[in-house]
Amino acid sequence: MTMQDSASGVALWRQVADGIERGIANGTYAAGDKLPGETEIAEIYRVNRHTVRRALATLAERGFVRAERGSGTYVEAPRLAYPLRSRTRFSEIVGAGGQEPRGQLIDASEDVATKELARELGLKTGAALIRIEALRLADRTPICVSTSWLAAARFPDAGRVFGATRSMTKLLAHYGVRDYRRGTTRITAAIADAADAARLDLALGRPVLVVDSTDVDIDGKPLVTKRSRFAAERIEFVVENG
Amino acid sequence: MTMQDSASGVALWRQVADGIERGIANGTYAAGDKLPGETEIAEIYRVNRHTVRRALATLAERGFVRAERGSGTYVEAPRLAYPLRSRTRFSEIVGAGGQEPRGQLIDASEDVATKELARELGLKTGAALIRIEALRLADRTPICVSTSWLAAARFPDAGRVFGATRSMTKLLAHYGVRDYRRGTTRITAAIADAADAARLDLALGRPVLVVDSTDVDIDGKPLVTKRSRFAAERIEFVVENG
DNA sequence: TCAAGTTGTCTAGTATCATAGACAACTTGA
DNA sequence: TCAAGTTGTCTATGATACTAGACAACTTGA
Repeated sequence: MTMQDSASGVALWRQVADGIERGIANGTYAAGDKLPGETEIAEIYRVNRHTVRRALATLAERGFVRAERGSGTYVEAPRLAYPLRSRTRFSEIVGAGGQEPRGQLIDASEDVATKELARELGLKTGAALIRIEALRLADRTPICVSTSWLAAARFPDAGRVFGATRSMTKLLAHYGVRDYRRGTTRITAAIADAADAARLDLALGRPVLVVDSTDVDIDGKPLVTKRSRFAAERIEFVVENG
Repeated sequence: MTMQDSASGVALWRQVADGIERGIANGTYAAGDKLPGETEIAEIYRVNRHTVRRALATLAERGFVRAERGSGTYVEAPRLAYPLRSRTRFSEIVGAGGQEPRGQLIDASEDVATKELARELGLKTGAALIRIEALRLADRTPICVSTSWLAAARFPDAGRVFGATRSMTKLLAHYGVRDYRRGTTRITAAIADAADAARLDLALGRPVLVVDSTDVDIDGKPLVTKRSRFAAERIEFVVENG
């Protein structure tokens, strides 16, 4: 079988890698387990052993497995649970998992509100906004890239403040916002674009969870609206219903 | 640039197709809009025009765009919003969108509880279960494939009942369950496996939203636990926080 | 009517994906 | 010590993805 046969645009070795990764994600292969031998995997997927080796090579590079010559290939890593609550704070979630939360400013610039952004923020189309592009990590693992928009009128200089505090919570506090909560959240999945893939240290073609959300103050007035892209292979959202 | 250069295992034409599809999903190109010409797209992505044509061909086949000779290529379709509430009923959500909800039994069989399934359902590991594999559609568009597990002791013959009623709500009602609601929901994204891709009419390598959920009765006792895979390109989840 | 811009189709050449087979290097357990 | 099983590396070959250039067929607006 060749790539053309499937007409999927996804190389065979990549399909094998995805299959094994799925097995790791859903617990078929747990951390520390030994994978089947390369010849056996080749039989399972009905591909050549070289194709399997290419798949395992990329999984090893991404830290999912570790090959030991003469012995076998072993599973390395797990996933981070990410609750979606009304009070969602990245630092608290990651900290609870025993990891060190880190934020990093990628870029801050001025922008004008599109119709959609204006509606979310309760402004007029064309209103001045500040756009903040940020990367969030747990220890040294990139978790998500997010683009946030705030009204320039209410949060002047927000970019610099975020750069200094590296935290949206602290940024809002700086402007006198003592508490805030999540409004509605929209979730879908997509393939990471080149820029996000690079920042999240993802291979091209990997899925991201795309989350559009708006944070509001205690009176329900919108503060900031965001589009975040999470590395799906490292994250699992948990929705707790009341 | 070739596929090998990027070492992503994703063909160039596929990356272009994903890029254009992303543009359609996020509103850069709205329904009815004319896409840039093939030569222009080729310049944007720095690929050959033939590569762009291949990308557009697959988008056309999937119904996202329509090419008109001599004139241009035009955008066709949108996305279905899928609310995640405590009372989630597929039929109501789809029906509200003006589309006809349909269910289809793929397979029903007996199974034994793994440790995880047993915990979700409040049973002992190894308990007898009934596994129902089902496909859900809106009009004729496949939306999700789901695997449901129920305790065989409480819901004997559940497979046959689902086959007849084609509805989980009606199945539960048949066993005397008058109302039920969502327990916790876990969401992540992955690449569709071959079987799911076929059933959802997705190209290989396309992302799916994977939702693990358990429905409980009004007393909070677990009834059924499910793993559903939604075609990410057709769905957007909406989380409404209280 | 005509020019510019569009999609559709053809012919080639090159890079590389995938297969195939062989053997080396190493680990493990009998 | 040895046999079986594992990963690592090499050579070779066919299929095809991608590039390149040319021209046909058609639409649109001046």
